[in-house]
Amino acid sequence: MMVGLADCNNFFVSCERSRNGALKGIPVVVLSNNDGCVVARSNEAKSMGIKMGQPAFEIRDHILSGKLTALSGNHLLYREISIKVHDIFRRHVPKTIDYSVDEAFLLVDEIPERYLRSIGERIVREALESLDIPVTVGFAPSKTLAKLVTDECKHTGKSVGVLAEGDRETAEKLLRETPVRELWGVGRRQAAKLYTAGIYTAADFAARDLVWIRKQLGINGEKMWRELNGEHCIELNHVDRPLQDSISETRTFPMDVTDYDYLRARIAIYAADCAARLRKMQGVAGEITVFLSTNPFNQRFAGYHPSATHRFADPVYDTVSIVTTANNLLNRIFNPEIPFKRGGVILGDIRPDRRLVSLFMTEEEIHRENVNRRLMNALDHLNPNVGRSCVKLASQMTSGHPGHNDGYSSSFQSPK
DNA sequence: TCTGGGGTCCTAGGACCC
DNA sequence: TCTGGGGTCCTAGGACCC
Repeated sequence: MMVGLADCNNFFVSCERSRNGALKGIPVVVLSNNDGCVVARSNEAKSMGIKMGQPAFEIRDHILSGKLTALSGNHLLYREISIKVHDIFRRHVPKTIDYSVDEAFLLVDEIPERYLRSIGERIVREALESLDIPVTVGFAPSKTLAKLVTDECKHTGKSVGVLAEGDRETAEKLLRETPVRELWGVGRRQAAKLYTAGIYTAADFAARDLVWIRKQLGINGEKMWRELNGEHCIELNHVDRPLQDSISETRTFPMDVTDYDYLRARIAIYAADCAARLRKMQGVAGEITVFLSTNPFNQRFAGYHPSATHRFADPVYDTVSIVTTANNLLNRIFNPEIPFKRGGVILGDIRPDRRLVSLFMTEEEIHRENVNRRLMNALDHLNPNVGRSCVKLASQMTSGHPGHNDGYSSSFQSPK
């Protein structure tokens, strides 16, 4: 049974190039939110030695000298193109699983192997011709192997690759040439553990005793091992679930923060934004988490990440409950002695909101429910039209932090 | 009072991915 | 001086129950 992976090349950069041909053929990077670090690189930028996640200040000289073009991300554009490119993937195979903005697995088990290459070629051609987005497609007996095939194609400049079922020789060669760190599912920590045990390549990994792997890396290690040996066993949750499981809004602050009012206002805004997104997807949330983090580059305070979670007896969708609860959770983890550099809100256990009035509600509850829905509706329809968060709860108001204006601050004084 | 093990649920934290 | 944001899943440990 075969599976495919369709993956856009250097997606954010390719999106920018599709709108501005002058960016083609030259070194380009796209930067993160506050232009903090590199989140996408063109091949030319990769050749210059620029790393994923590299801080912007380290490549300043390249940018100033004109050798490198750096762009702030345009995530609306990327999302728009992402939808179109996934549509193309869907059009050529019976079923796909959207895996990320720029990748999808192609479920092709009913299609004879001999047709796969031409399907891949058609996808690549259509994405290029209609969207100007370069795509690579790899087919293999498991998702993990399909990832490896796709990566190898990118390195060798091919746009489609097929690792046939039962082709041990090619598979082994592929595994031998893949450093274990590059495997899907092996990060920095696991890699270090594997090196210690003398495992350096995917082939070393696949040849290791399964009991040992299971013990060292847990269930995920076992799955990776089976997948490398051609067994199909990583399932993705996207398949039969209409909604994602969580929604989060998290930010790195422009400075280390000890000011409670500032944090309270930030957290309230993130909570309100999460609530709006939740309603947009017509979901309700069963739980909410608020977390803070210290600056990882601050020697004294690094590594502290307090968080607190609340489970709702009845799942919620309204801004008032969500913001109020977020504030209570913040109070549980806030410590004025500790400077925080990052924080956020996560709504979890999300399910479809059936928008049904429960049979067991009292008259008064039904009334309250209806008023609340109308209020939320009004909020959601007002905000997009008149600038961000024009209407908000008192707890979202802030006078802003001295020297900092990110578009969220309002002209109101923060309530005491 | 002491002694035992197993199951479940919850929370916090870790690891990884793109 | 300056280092992203949005996700998923697993595990360990404590509380509680039988």
